[in-house]
This record gives sequence, structure tokens and C-alpha cells, in this order.
Amino acid sequence: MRIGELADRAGVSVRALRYYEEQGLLYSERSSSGQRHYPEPAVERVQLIQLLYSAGLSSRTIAELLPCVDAKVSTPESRARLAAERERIDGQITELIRARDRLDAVIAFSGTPASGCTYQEVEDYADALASAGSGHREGSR
Amino acid sequence: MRIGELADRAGVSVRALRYYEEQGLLYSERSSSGQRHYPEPAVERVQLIQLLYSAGLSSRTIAELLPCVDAKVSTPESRARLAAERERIDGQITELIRARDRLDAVIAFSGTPASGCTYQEVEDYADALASAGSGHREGSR
DNA sequence: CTAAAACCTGACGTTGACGTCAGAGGCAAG
DNA sequence: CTTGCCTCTGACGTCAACGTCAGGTTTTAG
Repeated sequence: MRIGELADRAGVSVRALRYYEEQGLLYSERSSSGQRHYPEPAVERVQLIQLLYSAGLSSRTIAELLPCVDAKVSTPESRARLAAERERIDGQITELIRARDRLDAVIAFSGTPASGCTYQEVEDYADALASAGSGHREGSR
Repeated sequence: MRIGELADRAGVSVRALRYYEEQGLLYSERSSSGQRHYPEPAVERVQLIQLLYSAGLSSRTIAELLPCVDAKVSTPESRARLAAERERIDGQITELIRARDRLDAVIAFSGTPASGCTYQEVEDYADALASAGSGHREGSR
């Protein structure tokens, strides 16, 4: 298939595909006139790339890790790299859960008026803001 | 405390703190000579900002949500906004877990030679690459 | 008192993953 | 043939969260 169809089916832009190739993440055969052609599994491939991007990997990192997936070439370094990225993602998940819980607490509070607040320091800061006194925009309360 | 101490204690740069203030995320009192001064709870405040940044929120979004935390001002829109961001983070967690599982599969494979592979499409792509055959340029980086 | 360290306000530089535009070819249909 | 869509290669634009530098003031240590 040509680049437009791949872009549609994988849900990315044509520009992105050319960028992936430039970064060494995607390979394409060329017709005699220079047009890119892709095999079916390239769709999944692009989706994998997207997944890794969304997990916060840089194109350089992805380029380093994809050979492990493609050719099953696993050197000690690449395995260490895989493990490191896995750990990074794990840490990121933990952080996201913390952030989510934090937002949940705020949501719970903003839903139930006059309930006990678990986050005293927040009120501290709000109070500090209030006692800052003059010449600044005031909140309620 | 002054900006340098806050930066140290919160683990961010001085430049970042000035940027946060510029974006309306952080407030500071000024001494007569114009130097910024912060109360104790600003440390926690900055850490909260960092947490939200790391969760992928933009400074604009954080600026919109922080009043909910500070002054407990919760309009219907702000509550919707909170819920929306919560859901976004939740989705991001799901995606990260998928990415992590995917990496785990690769790790498991690269660790155990000649094991069954769950990701057939990957091999498909590798095969397609291989059958692409001859003129395969390598290493343009 | 003096020198170093910290702080101030601009303002330009950086990085990554593309968006977008320009100008020039290719390709199936009528 | 030619119309219209797709594709090509550069190459510059963008945006966010700061980094960094310049040039000047303030605070602190000795």
C-alpha cells in the first residue's frame, strides 16, 4: 500500500510516517518513480511505534529498541535498555496514579461541601495567599 | 523564604519557579527591593505543580484547575474539567500499562530463546523486512 | 567596606514530533 | 490530453517548559 493508505489505516499523518522513516523506525520499499510502498503488517508496526511514543519513549530510544523486536537481536545492552525503559514506564504509571488520586481527592472535596480535607497543606497555602492581604485578587471564603 | 531556597527544597530550578509565576501557578510576595518571598507551604505547592506537569497537564490546564484546590471554588465547568482530566490520566495509565506489557513480552522473548511468541504480526513485519531482500541501506544517523 | 553570592528583568536559544508550504513530478479516469 | 488527487523532497514554522546569557541591583559573609 502507499503512504496515504497506511496513514489512514494507522491513524497518523503522512508527515509522521515520513518522519518515522527519517528516524529509522520504519522501512519502505520504493517504486521506480520513488514512491513508498508498505506491506500489510506495517499498520501494526506504526501502531506499535505510536504506543511507544505515547509511553514517553523518544524516537532515538525506539530506534534502539525496535531491533530487539524485529530481528530478536538481543545484546546485553539492549536487554538492559529494555529493562530500564520498562522500569521508567513503571515509575511513570506510579506517578500518574498519584496524580489521579490527588485529583480524585480534589473532586471528592469539591463535590461534598464542608467535608474533612486530607490535604491540610493546601489550605495552608490558600490561607497564606489570603493573609498576603492587599493588592491581590481574592478568592472566596 | 527566597526563590533559591524554594527551588532547592522543591527540587526545581529558579527559572522554573519564575516561569510558574508567569503562568499564574505560583504567587509570591515581593520585598521592597522586588525580591520574591514565599511561605512554607509553597514547597508542597510546587511539588503539586510538578506532579500535575508530570501527569501531562499543561500549564494552562493547571492554571485552570488550581483555583479548585486553593479556594475551593468549584463551578460546574471546573468540576467537569477536573473529571475530564482525571479520565485523561486514567486513559494514559491504561496506555502505559499496555506499553509496559508489550515491553515485558519482548523482554520475556529476548530472555528465553526459542519460546512461543504471542506477537505474530511482529514476526510478519520482520519477515517482510527480510523478504524485501537486497538493497537495504543501513545506518544513516 | 568590599567582594561574592543571590536576585532582578528581559530576551534569545533549545528540543522533539511533527505541521505546513513550495515547487515538481506521478497516476488512473474521462 | 488533461484534470485532479497523490506523492516526492527540502525547508521553515510551531509549541511548551524551561536553559542560558546579559547587564544591573540587593543581600550576605568576612
